[in-house]
Amino acid sequence: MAHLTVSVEYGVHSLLWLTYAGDKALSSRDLADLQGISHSYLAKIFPKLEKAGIVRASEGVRGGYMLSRAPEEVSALQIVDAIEGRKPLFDCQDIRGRCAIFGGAPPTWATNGVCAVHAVMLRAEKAMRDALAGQSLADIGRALGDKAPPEFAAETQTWLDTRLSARVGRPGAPSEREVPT
Amino acid sequence: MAHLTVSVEYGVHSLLWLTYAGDKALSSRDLADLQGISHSYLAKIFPKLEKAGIVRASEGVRGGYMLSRAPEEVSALQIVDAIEGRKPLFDCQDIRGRCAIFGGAPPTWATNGVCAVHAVMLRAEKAMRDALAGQSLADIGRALGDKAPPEFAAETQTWLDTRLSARVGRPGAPSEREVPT
DNA sequence: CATAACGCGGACTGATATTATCCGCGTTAT
DNA sequence: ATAACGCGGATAATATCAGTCCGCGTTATG
Ligand code: FES
Ligand code: FES
Repeated sequence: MAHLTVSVEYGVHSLLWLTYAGDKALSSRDLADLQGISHSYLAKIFPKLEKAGIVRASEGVRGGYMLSRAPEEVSALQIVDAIEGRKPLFDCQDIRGRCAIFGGAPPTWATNGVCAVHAVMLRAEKAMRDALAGQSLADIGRALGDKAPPEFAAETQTWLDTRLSARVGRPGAPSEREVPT
Repeated sequence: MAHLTVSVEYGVHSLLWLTYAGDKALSSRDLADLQGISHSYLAKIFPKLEKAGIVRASEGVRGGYMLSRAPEEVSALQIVDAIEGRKPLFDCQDIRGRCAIFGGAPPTWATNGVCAVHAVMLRAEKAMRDALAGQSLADIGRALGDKAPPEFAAETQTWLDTRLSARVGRPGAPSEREVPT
């Protein structure tokens, strides 16, 4: 269990698939099945991305999610903050005020401003956030796409099209959405 | 509960007190009482610092800890790694290999090397670690010392001397180590 | 208009990490 | 001999994480 949890891994990878989907809305179930991850859990992540304005939701049958901004305009930091909720790298418990020398009444010079130890951690956090802010979803997608052979894009489109056309669901005849493993 | 836990706060602050103590060995109980934190818990942190070569321990009565290196030679990163055990900022679960398009048998191009998403997190982690590596214990101590008035150094020495001379402990006459609050 | 596939949110559970306490062991200055 | 040390293991309380389950309102389809 690290600072950046699997929710971020799920979220970023899902957003990358959305860049592939173009203007087609993909449901959270589509994305979960496509990636072999838990649908219930992924379904808890997307509302956060929607509130952050990264993704737009359409409700009802054939609903789903689409990117609401161009991949170039979405930074890794925005995704992380949307999912993790801007949680601090270090949370200071204000040890310094409990020093026995002060005897329960720490002088103002000891407690005003940010503790020097805390400041070090804040600088480290800022460095991390700056690094994340400097990478866009488009950058990541490009790096990922460079590894895949040309025919992979077509295979992806086929999978998505099959999925989207099969998922309509006629009453009394539930569509089988199983994809052969 | 953040990535850098209170153990780090306890550890760094304790090491700062050790820089004040000079060549006197301070016990973990001294350091805990001085800072108003849990002795039992601090006692679990110091062995880690000792294994990392940051402090030296002396056993037996009047034992305790001393810095084993000059404060200039101890970086914040070394302290964090010693205490947290080099835990990663992000731990990749290799989502990419579970893609349904691959059907359980992901091709090598998909799984070799580091995932582009993972790479972004690794860059962020490196930025954080570089920031920590650039700050020494001496730097932090200087920033902290600049805030304190000149007479504070003397008060600290007095507190430490009183503590060290009072803690000897003659059989049958347990020393009272209570410091008036 | 009934149905099923959607998104949304809350309640709930199991696993793991953190924080903290307590105990017993070997060491060592008095 | 005693008491103050460091060291390590066992234990417990709490919090977060990962994941599931259910019910609600919405909406395209037949
Ligand atoms: S008081 Fe929290 S880091 Fe110094
Ligand atoms: S597979 Fe883990 S980050 Fe991409």
